[in-house]
Amino acid sequence: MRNKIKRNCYCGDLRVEHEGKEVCLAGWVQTRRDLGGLIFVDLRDRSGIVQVVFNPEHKEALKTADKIRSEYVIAVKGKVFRRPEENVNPKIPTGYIEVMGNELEILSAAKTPPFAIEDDVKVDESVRLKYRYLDLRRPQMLRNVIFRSKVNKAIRDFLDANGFLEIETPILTKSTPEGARDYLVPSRLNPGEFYALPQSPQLFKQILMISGMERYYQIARCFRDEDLRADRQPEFTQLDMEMSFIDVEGVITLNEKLIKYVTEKVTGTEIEIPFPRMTFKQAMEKYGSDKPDTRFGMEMVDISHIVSDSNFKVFSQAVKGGGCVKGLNIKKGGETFSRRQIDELAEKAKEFGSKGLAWINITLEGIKSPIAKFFDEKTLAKIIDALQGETGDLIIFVADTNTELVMTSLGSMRIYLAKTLNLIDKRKLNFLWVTEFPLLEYSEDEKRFVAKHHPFTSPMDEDISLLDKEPAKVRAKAYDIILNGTELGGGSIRIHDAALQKKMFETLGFSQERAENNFGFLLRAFEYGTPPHGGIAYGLDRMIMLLLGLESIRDCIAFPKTQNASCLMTEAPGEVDIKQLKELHVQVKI
RNA sequence: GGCCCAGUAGUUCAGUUGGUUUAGAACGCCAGCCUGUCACGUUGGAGGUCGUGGGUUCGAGUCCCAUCUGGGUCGCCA
Repeated sequence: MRNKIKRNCYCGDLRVEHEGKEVCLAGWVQTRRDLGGLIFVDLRDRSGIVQVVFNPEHKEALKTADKIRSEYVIAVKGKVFRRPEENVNPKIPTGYIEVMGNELEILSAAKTPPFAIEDDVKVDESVRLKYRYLDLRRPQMLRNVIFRSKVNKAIRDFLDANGFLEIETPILTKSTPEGARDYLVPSRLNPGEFYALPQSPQLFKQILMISGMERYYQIARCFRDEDLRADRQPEFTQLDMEMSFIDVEGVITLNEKLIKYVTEKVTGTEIEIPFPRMTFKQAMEKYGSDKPDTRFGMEMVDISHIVSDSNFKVFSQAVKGGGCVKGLNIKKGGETFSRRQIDELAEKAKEFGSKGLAWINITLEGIKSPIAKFFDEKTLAKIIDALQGETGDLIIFVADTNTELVMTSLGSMRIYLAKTLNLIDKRKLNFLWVTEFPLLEYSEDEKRFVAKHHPFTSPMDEDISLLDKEPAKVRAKAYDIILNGTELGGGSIRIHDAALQKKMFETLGFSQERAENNFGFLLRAFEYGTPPHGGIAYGLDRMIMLLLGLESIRDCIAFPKTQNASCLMTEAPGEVDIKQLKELHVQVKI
């Protein structure tokens, strides 16, 4: 580059105190306003925008300024002037001054961008993704990138100060069963064999504990070949950590300090610790979800005991069949929901898996409800009392012989209602621990128990004896950290006893051979002195999305992929040369 | 894999029951004028594979079928 003007300060930093100073700036042309003999240029760099003026006193510069267009890259030498009162622009931080340009150099011309480089630009996301380098120039996107960088730094500062080592683990690794679909990489040197990209560094971090590292962390890229969502990308970043000689309490308290430190550092919002905790069972019973959103109330109430002997067979038979009846009180819902809208709610409930929706509308004129006639006055009063029903409220019920279905469908209704009725205070940051997850869950597909977290999760000591007879009842030393109804991360204390690990594999229906094939290296490592250990992993993209209040994870990832898992900028994935395939011993059939 | 929404100028959109001429508007872009603009103003101008393919029809941006792309969601994501 032959440019003579060397930058010595940043556009967004200039203030009245710099008056009279000769400055050299460089950046992109935000806008050019040509008044004939006078040209104004808003110059933008990473720090912000400042107005540069070109007038006939500097003929060469003015002549060059005539040629520049939006997004040209220029360098300017000029003097900082305080603007006269009537020319101040209070809308921008640098609006009290301007730079009188006396030298101007065009460093690079630019095509007209396909969309304006400004916030709240009305443009389809696919256009933004195709021209991501332009999209990232927008202040909002720049802010997100900077924010993310600050989060990473705060994490590193905290963990470093707490004795953690940042250790990298392989990207080319081994495919393991269970869990998500793997991304595979063919091996040139080993024909017919494949690496898998890691779904998480899980096994390596446990090995690192056996290696005596004691405290490990990594801001690790992870890969899962599953369908995408607004908060799910095929490659994403985990804050992964593991500690030796630790228990559930230890992991939780350290992580509360970490979250407090990081959040306060990057948002300035004060975070109170310790966070509330609830068990998986409590979460399901009250909120119908293992990741409750506690920013609003409307908790579920069980009325099974009240209606078990009632004449309303939908309710009584649900209870007698081993299920339950639960209700939600939509405060003042009787006033907001018309009869027709209540019917729409019932349709919604069906979408969420329930067979129907019963309701009681407590109006000024008395109870309105298609099911009231089945109950005597005393029972009806008890039901309403249980849900703290008052005049104007609308109470809805779901009943089923499948208790879990009642909880999850009503839980989904709860979230749906909160969104439609605007019950959520978006300024809140409600962190919450959910503990005592079930160790196992029965898979109808595979006709066996599978690990809810992963196969290395330790059962709770008092439940180990249940492993043989009632595996479904065994609780795990596992915990999730929830923020505003979204799972931020999760982890567990691991099994460090070879015999217990073996038993776990048996319960999961793994043959010894299969366990050896898939996890042999880990089992072998376990035999050489394994410290008790445990850890946690956060979805870092998701955490940043939530802290920034973004709707999509894509807005805090510099180069995200579309729902089709393709990159509109690079056009990945793409076809490759036949020669490459041959070297990899890969034949393509479509 | 299922369901839903969208695709018309560089961008965001309008385009009625299928028929008003050459498919419009705004912003952007280009050119002229303009010394205090900051959403500069002003005069003029250029710019279209109506996502793609097929079908119905005298006639399709509009109706039908298929397909592609982007988004949301269910399944899936230990």
